[in-house]
Amino acid sequence: MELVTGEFRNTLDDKGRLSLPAKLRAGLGANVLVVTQGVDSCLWLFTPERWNALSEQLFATTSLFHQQARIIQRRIIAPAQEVEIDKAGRIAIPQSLREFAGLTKDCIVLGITKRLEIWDADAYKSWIDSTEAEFAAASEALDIQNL
Amino acid sequence: MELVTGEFRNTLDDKGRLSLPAKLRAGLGANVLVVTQGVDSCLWLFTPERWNALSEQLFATTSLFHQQARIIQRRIIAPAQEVEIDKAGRIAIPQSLREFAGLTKDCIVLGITKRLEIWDADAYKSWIDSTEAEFAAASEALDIQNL
DNA sequence: GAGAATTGTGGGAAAAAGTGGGAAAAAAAG
DNA sequence: CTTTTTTTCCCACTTTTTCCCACAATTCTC
Repeated sequence: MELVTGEFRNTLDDKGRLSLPAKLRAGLGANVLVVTQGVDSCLWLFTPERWNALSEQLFATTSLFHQQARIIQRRIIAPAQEVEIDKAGRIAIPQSLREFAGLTKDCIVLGITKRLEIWDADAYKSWIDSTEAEFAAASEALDIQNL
Repeated sequence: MELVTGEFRNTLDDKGRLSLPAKLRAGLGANVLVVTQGVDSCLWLFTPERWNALSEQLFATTSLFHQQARIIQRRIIAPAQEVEIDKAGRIAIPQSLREFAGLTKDCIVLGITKRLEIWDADAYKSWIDSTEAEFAAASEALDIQNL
């Protein structure tokens, strides 16, 4: 698979559509994506295959009668929706997800190899700033050799 | 099977009807559902097949001479009722269940792959807020690699 | 740098979905 | 047995979504 990475600034139009940069689209090999709530205030987008793998893993280890399972199910699985990439390379982001991520016109699209993320531009900037110190610690803790 | 997920805000009309979003209906493959009390203050909806599977499992693993079993039976199995999806894609929610879930006009419908949930909008927001910390812990504990 | 191709943006029109309410049927009350 | 209330069914209207096309902007090629 091609490299699906990059950080792009894009605008959400009046109909709630966001165009995915051609550079990202090229590497996806799918014209349908699954969007859901991310763990931070962003949206996560997966190819259907990756989404199925993820949601199956989540269900396989959880029961509807356990509180923790229901939390994960409601917070990660329930908000998921399929979106189609139209002929112009755009996706229509469902309203509930737009609200969740606090998307305004000004958005950031991130390609992170195995998923895409959509952020409100301001929210992303704040998040990056607020995790500055943690980033320093996290990178210090990595133990990756030969690179 | 199609993706039966999504989070939708809908209104209960004056006749107690709630329309199920087309996106959810498409994946159900049934025009009859079984509604019952959920474990939190929400309603659970299953297709008849899934409901049968669930209630059989509940009976198979419990005895009527055990207090806990009777609790489950009365709390989950007894309140269950069949509802039909009308031509406009709506279901009429029985009053006793509406009361149980504290439904006002403003409702949330969740698709969680194997079941639907119906919440009062405010109640759902409260639940999400009150489980924030638990969600952070639960997701941190997930060990899903390569995604 | 000019032309060509690709990419991005906006908006109109058609289709689908959602909403409300009236009328018929059924149930309950007198 | 008649009247009233509730429920169910259906239709018409409104809103939303989807699909498509035209144009603008950017990038690529020569």
